[in-house]
Amino acid sequence: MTTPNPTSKAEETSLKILDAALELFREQGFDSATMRDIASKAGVATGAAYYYYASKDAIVMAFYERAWQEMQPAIESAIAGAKGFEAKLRAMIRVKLDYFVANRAVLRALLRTGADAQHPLSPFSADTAAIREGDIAWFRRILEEGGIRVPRDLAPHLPGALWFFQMGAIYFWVMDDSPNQARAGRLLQLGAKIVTSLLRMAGLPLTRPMRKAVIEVMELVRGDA
Amino acid sequence: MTTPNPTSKAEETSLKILDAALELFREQGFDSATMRDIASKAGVATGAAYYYYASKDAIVMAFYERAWQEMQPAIESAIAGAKGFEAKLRAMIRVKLDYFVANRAVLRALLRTGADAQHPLSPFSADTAAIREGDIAWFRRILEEGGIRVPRDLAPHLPGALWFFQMGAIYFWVMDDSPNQARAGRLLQLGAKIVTSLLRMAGLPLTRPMRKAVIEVMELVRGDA
DNA sequence: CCTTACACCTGAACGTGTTCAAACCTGTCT
DNA sequence: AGACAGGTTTGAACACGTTCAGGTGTAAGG
Repeated sequence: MTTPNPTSKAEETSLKILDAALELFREQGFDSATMRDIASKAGVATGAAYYYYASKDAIVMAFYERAWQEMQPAIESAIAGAKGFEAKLRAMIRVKLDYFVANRAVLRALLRTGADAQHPLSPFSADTAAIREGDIAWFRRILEEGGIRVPRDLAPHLPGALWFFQMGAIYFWVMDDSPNQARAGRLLQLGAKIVTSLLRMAGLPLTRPMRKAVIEVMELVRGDA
Repeated sequence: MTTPNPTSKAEETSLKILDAALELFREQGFDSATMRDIASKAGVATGAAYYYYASKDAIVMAFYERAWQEMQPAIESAIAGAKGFEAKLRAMIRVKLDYFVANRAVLRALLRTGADAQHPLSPFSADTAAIREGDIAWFRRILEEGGIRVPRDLAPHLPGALWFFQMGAIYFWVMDDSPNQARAGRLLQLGAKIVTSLLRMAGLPLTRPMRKAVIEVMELVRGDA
């Protein structure tokens, strides 16, 4: 009686490990949950975990990738449901925060790599480029649909800059210990407002020299960090 | 013939360990240099290193504290020697970059803690509060002597904000792999210019709503991150 | 039915940061 | 001199992430 289940045994095992890991991470934090614990909870030997995940960090990465996939529809409807640039921006980031609310400890492990760019798990690394580009595409769309007029020279840099803003908001939210992450919530609100105001101002002739400098900074940062 | 040297034996040993560690960090990076290597190079047993330094990270911290002390006079004269706010701001940060140029690998270990605030070595932690306050005092002085008029409500937040800018610049510099860290140098130049322009603009009546929002963000961030 | 191949899994072993009970000085008091 | 105290030093031991030489099961080919 071999099960006709389409999910292969391997897939099942890798999921068992991932789920065991996430549960332990949530319960006791990333550092306290050992690979031996994880494997044991999943009912396999330690080595099995490494057969499916290259490292402890890679488990977090797998979680993040799955989460990213699952969030796509919610992002789509959040953006569509929000009127105007500022609301769309806020809505997109809100989707992520809401999704991750039970897993802040897990995300913390990802984000502590900082902006290393060498570290495979860093949001800036080559390994996370695909997911990063996917996010940036959303911001491009928000800019288009948000109905904000923006100078030609600035436009190509904006999706990346908004992604950067998003990372900052998530970072702050992950570290925020205020009840219900209220502080991070307020920061998102204010941040979105400020970003929007800045974009509106960016068109004024007076701001041209400043804009040129800011654009050069963006190019500099994109260079490798 | 006991040496009348005022440095006690303990102090000598702790220095031996610190120097051995720094040399190894520079040669092979923070991660590759093991505590056993360090102790061995210093001519002591592994445990001795832990008698003087609570952790491997703490060695880096000791280096940073010593460096900070040693830099104070250079900062003083750099600020005094530069005319105007923008130049002073740039000069102060330049002193640090120049001082750390041989030890970027060491600093990298410090900064990878990110903005954790729980982690003892983070620039945002309670353990580094003294050093942080010292830096902020410098920025307060730069603001006073730089001859920039700034709105009353914004003023108290500015030294902290400039410190934040400094940390960003150092962070980028540490991660920057461009030859001679040229990119980070350019970023510092542009960043200082942008900051200065923003401060000049901050007085304009038109920017009042934006300023209020920015101030609230600063208060939010200072809250715990 | 046996052989082969290979995906899957095992658990001992390695190198790491860190801890700690015990040993070793070195100066002081009796 | 001997005993004591306490700062300093030792090196084995621990727990962790990770590796790896091998074991196990299963499906295909003969």
